[in-house]
Amino acid sequence: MRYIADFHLHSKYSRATSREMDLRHLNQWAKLKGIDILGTGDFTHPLWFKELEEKLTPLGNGLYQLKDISKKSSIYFILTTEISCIYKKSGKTRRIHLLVFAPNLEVVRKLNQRLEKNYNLHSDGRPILGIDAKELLKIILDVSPENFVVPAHAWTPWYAIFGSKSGFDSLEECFGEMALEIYALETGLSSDPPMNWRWSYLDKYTLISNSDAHSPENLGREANVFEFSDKEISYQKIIESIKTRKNFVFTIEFFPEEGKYYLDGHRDCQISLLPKETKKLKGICPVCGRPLTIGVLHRIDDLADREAPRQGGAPGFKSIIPLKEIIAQTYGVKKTAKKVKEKYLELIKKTEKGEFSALLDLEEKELLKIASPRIVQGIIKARKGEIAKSAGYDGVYGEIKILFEESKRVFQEKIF
DNA sequence: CCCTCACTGGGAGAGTAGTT
DNA sequence: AACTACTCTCCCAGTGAGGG
Repeated sequence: MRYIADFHLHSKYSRATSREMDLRHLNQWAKLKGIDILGTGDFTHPLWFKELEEKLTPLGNGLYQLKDISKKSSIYFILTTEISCIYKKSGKTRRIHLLVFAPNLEVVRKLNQRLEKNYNLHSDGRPILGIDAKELLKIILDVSPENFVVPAHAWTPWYAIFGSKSGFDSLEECFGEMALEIYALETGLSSDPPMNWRWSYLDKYTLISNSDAHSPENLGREANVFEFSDKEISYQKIIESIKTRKNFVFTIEFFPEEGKYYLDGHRDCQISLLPKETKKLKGICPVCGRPLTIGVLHRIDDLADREAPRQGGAPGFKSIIPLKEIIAQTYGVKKTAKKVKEKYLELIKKTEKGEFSALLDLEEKELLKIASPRIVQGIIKARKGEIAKSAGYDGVYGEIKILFEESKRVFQEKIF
């Protein structure tokens, strides 16, 4: 059976998150989305950990379900958290985010006790630790060899392993001999697999994709798709699959241009640039004269050693536009509009497996039974990539416009 | 109803101002 | 010159007030 998994998200105890990020709502929304396995996020936070202990029941295979409801109505939870390391190394300030997986609540308790001795886990769901990422990796694996660490949103400028502002040029530079313990990278919203395939160094790493959601509605905007039999599914199987790519079918991706750090630029100066333009300007903003924020495309350009994406070997990928955005565009309003939410819920409740059914699985004929012709047209056009993109930069989200017939001419000029 | 915009804050380092 | 003590910066994106 196909399992869709989203490992990276945050609870209501993290900064700037929705207060609906609790277990009941997470379960409910995961069902609506069509997500089968959801990370808990934030397991280092004392209050969230308490909730996990109280409200989850172990299945004995490293996965958990909600207590007090029928087995069928609960998705699977897997224990995850994100940790932010801020420290100085080789003369530069490093800010690295790591995604951590744990095999059970007992191990999480041990890890939390270990970290609590020297660090404050209370301040945020995503704790900020003044520790070298390598040392943290050592501690995590020392607490249990079954723990698993993946550098998060690997390319974003400010908080990432390869980030232009805070990162390194290789995993060895960051983790030293411990780099052997890293098997995967999270690509983040601003990069997709083909961009990463341009750097042969990354061939040995599995690319995973998660939502980093701060609100239930953003769950699964990126995700991972596995193929397991119902009997074999377990924490260990999932980790093994990430390590070996066996049973790892494909990832679900944002269009990278839609991410906040695709191109170079300055938000305040309202200027965005392609890597070659930035290089011509020697990295200096022509408006304010200060260094530009170097984006994901530029960083990959600098490190890449080939043009052609790799064929085969890796899991495939599918690019999606969130259904809410498609609906918003069919009505010509923002995706936060009330009408959009109503239509969205109405539509996905008619599907068998939620939003992913509509975006990935259902054929046009079937879609027409549950949605208006125009929304169906939007879904089909999104699948075919009949879109125009204006790329994000320096913290500004990019925009994807679906090219409906009448809007084609208007947006043609803006196509990147 | 819809959209825009200011506001929120932990933690670490960098930068600056002030004191001795 | 060397120290302390501030302030400022960045991240995150949801939230709710206020205006059209």
